[in-house]
Amino acid sequence: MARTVASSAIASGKPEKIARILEKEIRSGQLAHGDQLQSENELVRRFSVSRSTVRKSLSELARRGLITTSVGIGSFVTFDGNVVADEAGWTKALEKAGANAVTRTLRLEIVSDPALAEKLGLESSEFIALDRIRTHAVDGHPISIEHSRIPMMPEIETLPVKGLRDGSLQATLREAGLHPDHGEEWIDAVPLGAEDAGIIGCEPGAMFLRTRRVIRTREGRVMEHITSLLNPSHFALHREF
Amino acid sequence: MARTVASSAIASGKPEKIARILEKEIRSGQLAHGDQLQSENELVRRFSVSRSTVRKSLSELARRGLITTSVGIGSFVTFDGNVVADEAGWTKALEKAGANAVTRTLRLEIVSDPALAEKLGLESSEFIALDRIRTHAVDGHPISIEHSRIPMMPEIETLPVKGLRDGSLQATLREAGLHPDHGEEWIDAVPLGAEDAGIIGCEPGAMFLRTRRVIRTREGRVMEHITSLLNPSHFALHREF
DNA sequence: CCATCATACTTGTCTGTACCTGTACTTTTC
DNA sequence: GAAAAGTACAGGTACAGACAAGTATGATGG
Repeated sequence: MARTVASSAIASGKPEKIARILEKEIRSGQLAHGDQLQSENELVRRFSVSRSTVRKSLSELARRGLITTSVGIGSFVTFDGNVVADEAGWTKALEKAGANAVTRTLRLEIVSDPALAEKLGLESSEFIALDRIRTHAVDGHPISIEHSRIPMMPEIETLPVKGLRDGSLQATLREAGLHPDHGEEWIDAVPLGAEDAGIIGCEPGAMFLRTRRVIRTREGRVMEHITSLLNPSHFALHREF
Repeated sequence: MARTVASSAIASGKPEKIARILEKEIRSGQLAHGDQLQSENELVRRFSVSRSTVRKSLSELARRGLITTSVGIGSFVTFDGNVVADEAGWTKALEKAGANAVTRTLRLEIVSDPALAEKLGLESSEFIALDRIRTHAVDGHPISIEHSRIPMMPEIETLPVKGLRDGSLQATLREAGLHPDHGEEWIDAVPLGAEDAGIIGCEPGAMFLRTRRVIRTREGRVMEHITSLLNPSHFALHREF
């Protein structure tokens, strides 16, 4: 039952050495986001090592979130220098009030939402629901409320039990081998519903900025659906193009 | 005898990539409802892939309900942006580029705006000001109001005299050799000021979506600064990434 | 005018080949 | 004994080609 401790050890063998070379090529941009790596057999010839060694290197790179590999096709760079879809999404949410916000998790559980599944074209209607609210640290003013829905899949079924890794949903999903790649976003302004208003402590009908994002993996699989309600007196969205 | 059951799930790679390109063309309206897609062989040539790959892409699009294909004839778009959007509740009646809207020019003249020049880091504070308002063609509901400011430069000094080319500012600027390349955008929600409220015929204080864009040429020169106020009951902003 | 035919398209289905990753196992090396 | 190398096979992906079957069109002949 020793399990050889996964691989967290530094271990300075050949696999690690090769992984470091490839990692350098990726981080330096020599291998750009979306590029296909050489096939395992090509890497075997390039480094004059066995295929099992190459595979260890690649699996290490995958663990670090730099690449994903698809059977029958190859490995692809999933690392983007300027993190595309990080926590705030591609649009930086500029907090006018400064960084004095506290985040509170309202719930983290498995829910069934057939309507959303239908909209996203999913077969299963099971999601992991993560609702969070952010308030001003000092005066407690509501800043934003965020509903995150992650389609249920085997890799993350323990999420509601184990909780988030480092408090970050993105880190947790990356751990599970899910890398955001592309998506869509809608932005509009809507009056606050009764439920959300109650949660956030505003009067119903107050206009809030709403962003809805669908984030997909490189394979086109829906990875996350996020609805954010942003207090317009605290938030502006910003993007460069 | 496994037979792999037709189309379990597209992994990743060419079929998905091509499906995404076509899906984008469909969702953007470039391929409208009822349009016929290119034949499979044309797509083979267009994307330089084999026919089986093209067919996987098409079957994936069919699975998503975007197209249907008839043997001996071809594939047709069955996705109607409006209908689906409404049914799915994604967007409220999205005003599609000029669909049922009339645009009225409020003013087109040369103005001086030192504050704006300061913000944009320009030496001259002279701008061409183009203010336009859009209303619903049928019921006259206000849709949006748009303040455009173009830094004064020799190429366009006759603009206020000659007017717009084909009624399009973009076409006019392109005519003058100015091509938009990159920029920044801020999005927030603000209460309508008294002046704009008067123009647009709403009560002051009504919350509107506001977008502010700075568009630059490839050389980094500021080409245009636009402030748009969008009626949130008519507009949602959409973006793919 | 009308029916029929040939032709040129379309999609549907099937083969075979080449290459890819996934996995299990044995052998060699240090 | 652990790490690496080597071997073998299974399963997935994509390409290329061939053929069948459905559809539209125009030419032909009555």
